[in-house]
Amino acid sequence: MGFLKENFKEKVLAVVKKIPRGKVLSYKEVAKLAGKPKAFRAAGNILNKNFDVSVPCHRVIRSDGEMGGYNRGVEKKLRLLKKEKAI
DNA sequence: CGTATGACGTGCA
DNA sequence: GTGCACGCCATAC
Repeated sequence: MGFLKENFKEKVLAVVKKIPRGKVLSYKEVAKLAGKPKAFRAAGNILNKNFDVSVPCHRVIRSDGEMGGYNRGVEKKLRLLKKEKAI
């Protein structure tokens, strides 16, 4: 059981999984909750490679309020946020 | 093991 | 308000 090596990746995914519908968090917030407030860049990188549909990574946006990006298309991200009334 | 990458953030012109 | 450059950290190759 390696849960101590990739803790950050798993933690980030876990945090994103915990994001309630209709709410959005910034990469900085996610990284902070993951235990590394300065790893917001790595957090985004992990989400980028994460293809797990169980992870509502579309609920993670920039601190500036921008959409940022989405592995499935920014349009899809914007659409999901609008459907969830998160925006 | 070292290099390159990236869905970021902040500061400055 | 806009654009550019630097920094910063984990992951992938």
